[in-house]
Parts: sequence; structure tokens; C-alpha cells
Amino acid sequence: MSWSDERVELLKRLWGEGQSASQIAKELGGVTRNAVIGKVHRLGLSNRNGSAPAANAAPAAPEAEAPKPTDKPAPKPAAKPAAPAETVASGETAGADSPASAAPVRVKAIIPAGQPLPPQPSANEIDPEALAKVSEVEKKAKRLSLMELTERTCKWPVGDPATEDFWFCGLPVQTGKPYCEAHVGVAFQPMSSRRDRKR
DNA sequence: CCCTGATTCGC
DNA sequence: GCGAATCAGG
Repeated sequence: MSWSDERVELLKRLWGEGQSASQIAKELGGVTRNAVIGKVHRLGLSNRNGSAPAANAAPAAPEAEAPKPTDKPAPKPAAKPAAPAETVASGETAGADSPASAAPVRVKAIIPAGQPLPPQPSANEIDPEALAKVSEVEKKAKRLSLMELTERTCKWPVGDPATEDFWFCGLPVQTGKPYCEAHVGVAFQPMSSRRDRKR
């Protein structure tokens, strides 16, 4: 494998996004993290530092994209994680701003995610014991962000991806599986055991 | 032990 | 220029 323009560009982008060398190496394929680091240095973009040293706490990589002429104008309208956003609870006359459908349409609850959530095997037709385990484990979870996941960290998602309160378990995986022991327990269940849950 | 980036140096 | 080996750290 060689550093084609495309690969270099991808490297630059991912590095700029704060991805680790090993992650970049995986995505590129055919190179090791050493190769990536070496290249990064040769390209002279080792520092993600322009002038503002700053901040450990707020990774949130902003744009800072190079003035590429061929770039799209405004690619990201920014997607705020959509916070709680309470509705105007205390009802009352909320002025008169919506003429047309005058009805007191109180948007009761804001839909958490912009899109349907994946079928998270949440409580229901799951072995109660396994479920209990999960509850315990989630207290010990490392609460990793997406970017912190590796092949050895449990990838079980917790919370609503649309909010700040979202993270991945992150505990050591059961070798070969994508989840830790507890989460494997709820993720992979023999059909036999989920058979008759009565109600 | 898992991981991170930084540096060196033979190729 | 390249990247494995090594170093230095979390």
C-alpha cells in the first residue's frame, strides 16, 4: 500500500478529527498505526495545535477545514444533540403566534431522537436475570464515547443517542464478542429461553 | 494489560 | 519517503 492522494487526504481528515493513529490505520487498511504516525509527522501535521493550546475537556472538533475551493459551502448545519428542551409547561396563554391551527396544540413531549431508534433489546422478553445483571453493570460501565471504543471494549449503547446522556458500556468484552459478559447475556439468548414469557 | 503519540534509523 | 522498532507515557 502506498500513500495515494486519496489515502493521504483521508488521513488528514481523520487526524484532524482527532482520531487516533491506530483507528486511522484500521480505516485506511494495509497500514499500521506506526505508518500512520510516521506519515503524520512527515506531513508536518503532528500538532493539532495552531496556537490555542487549550482544553482537554472539550474535544468537540470544530471545522477548521482548509480553504478547499471544491468544498461544499455549508456542509453541516450543526446538529445540536437536542437537549431536554422542556415545553412551555405552565401552559397559559402563550401569546398568539400560531393563527392557522389555533388549537392549543401543546407539544407534549419532544421526541427524543430525530429518527427511530434501533431496536434495542430493552426490557421485554429478556431473561430477567440477565437484565438485572445489566443494571448492575451499567453502574460500573466506563461510559465511553463512540470514538473511545475499540475491539476490546463493550459496544453496548446506553441512553438516547440524541442526548448528552448517551454512552457505550466500555467494559472488557468477552473475547470474540462485541459485548461484555453481562451484555452478551442479553444480546445473545438462545431462542429456547425467550420462548414463553407469560403475561 | 490495554492504549496513546514521538523518535530513530535502516531500508 | 517509508514504517518497524523503540521509547515514553496514560
